[in-house]
Amino acid sequence: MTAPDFRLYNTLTRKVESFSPADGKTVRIYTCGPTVYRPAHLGNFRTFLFEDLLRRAIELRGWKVKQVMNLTDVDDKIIKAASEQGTTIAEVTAPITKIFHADRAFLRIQDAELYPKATDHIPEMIEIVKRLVDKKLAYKADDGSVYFAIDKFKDYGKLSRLDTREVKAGARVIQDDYSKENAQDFALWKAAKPEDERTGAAWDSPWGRGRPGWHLECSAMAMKYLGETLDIHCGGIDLIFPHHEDEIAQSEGSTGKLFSRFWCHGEFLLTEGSKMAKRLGNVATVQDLRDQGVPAAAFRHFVFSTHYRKQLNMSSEALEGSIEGVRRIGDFVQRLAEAKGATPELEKIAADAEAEVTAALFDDLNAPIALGALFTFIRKANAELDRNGVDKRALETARKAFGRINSVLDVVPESVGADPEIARWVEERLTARKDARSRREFAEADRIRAEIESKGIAIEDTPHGTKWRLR
RNA sequence: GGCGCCGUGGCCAAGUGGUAAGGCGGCAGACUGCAAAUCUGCUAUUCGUCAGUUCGAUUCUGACCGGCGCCUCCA
Repeated sequence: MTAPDFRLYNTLTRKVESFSPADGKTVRIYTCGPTVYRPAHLGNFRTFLFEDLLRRAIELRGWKVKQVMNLTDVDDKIIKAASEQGTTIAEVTAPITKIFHADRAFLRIQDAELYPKATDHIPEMIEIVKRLVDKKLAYKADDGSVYFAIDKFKDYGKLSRLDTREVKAGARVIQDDYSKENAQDFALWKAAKPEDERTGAAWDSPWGRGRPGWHLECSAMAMKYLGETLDIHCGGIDLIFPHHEDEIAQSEGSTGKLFSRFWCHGEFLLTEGSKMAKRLGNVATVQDLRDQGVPAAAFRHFVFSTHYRKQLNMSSEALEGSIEGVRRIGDFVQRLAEAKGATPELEKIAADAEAEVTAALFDDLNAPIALGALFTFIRKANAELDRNGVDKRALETARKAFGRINSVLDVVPESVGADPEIARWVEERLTARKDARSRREFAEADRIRAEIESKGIAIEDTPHGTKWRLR
């Protein structure tokens, strides 16, 4: 049996290409992480969920993953916040980093192998700048900062395909960079300002006190932990330019080697029809999800219901559809767990579903197709389970197939446990209802049911007794 | 101004040069004391508009309309 093809869209070539790790075993992925000055919003998490899907699909394919996600803990906004609060950047970033990991855990985003911080890699960054200066690809300007000279790097623009001469009307204005030789040159090392010193954001370097430019940390940490040529580099679509373009320039400029074989970018999450962004004030966070009682599984379902390269508009209607969808998945899982057997037909239904899901995921992470196949599986399997078969092997096959499908999507809602007091009350009421029903006093039974449901609890009568759950 | 993406049923969303997956919602039926859950059937003769290519286009080409994004520090 030949190994299945694994296809991914590569921004570098603008094509879906066949992918496999360079060493045949471990996929080395670098994913641009959050700037920890405020809790990441759901748009950020859409990207992180796409990366989670990628790593899980790779693992399902049978490869190992070594993923590095950086935490940007020094940048203009962090310095500004520290400056305003009269503290240091470390004091700003520490609590936000904790929130990030908690939010990530809530959304069941798997741990990357490493979460390096920019401030822990200043020497590595300085080393890259040195090499670039030696190669005359970078220069120290009058303002004390070091800039990358983009016209010395012939491949500049190969990722974003932006013609640097065409940056014109409508574009955000280029400001206050008089010292640069070329307006498009970007900072590798920024000369320290008083507030940098005050907030602990300045380090010694061969060019004087200063701090790293934005792009530098990713080049330094990616190459340190994953080697000079990565398998895949991911991020949000807005990072293509300038961030990733500049990473390529720095990295390839300093090593002379290809920086990343594949570049993969996730599209935006929109709210109210436009990009979710802090500066637009339309951000929602994981905390909002918690407050609204949206299960993590439902948000995963919602994100995966649209292909990662397509914009996704968040609406309460769509979110509710996902909540209902994962409720159905959860009921199915429970049914699968409680079944004693199944009809033999279930065996093929499960195998077909798994094959379809796998094929979809390996074809540029087509999660919407995978979800479609999962729901078809659930409908057909429920129909078989309705027939009360006794085939244990078919049942076991279905359980395992579901398990593998869910190992990538992870869309089973967490079972919400009621507190013991409520549970005792519900059990007592259900007993009363059962007595009423056995006396055929249905009006009383229905009254009790309404009483239970008014507390936000759903009940359903089954051949094996009455079940209930919070809803 | 340059570059790019998108427009499929009430909502969300796949998809292919050969005649529209799936989910949510709705309607009807089976089951149930009644519900719920589950299952079954129905719910787009049509894929923004107009042309063109083709035996045939939602799928290719062009124009137009509409939405979104990038063009230096935003996932």
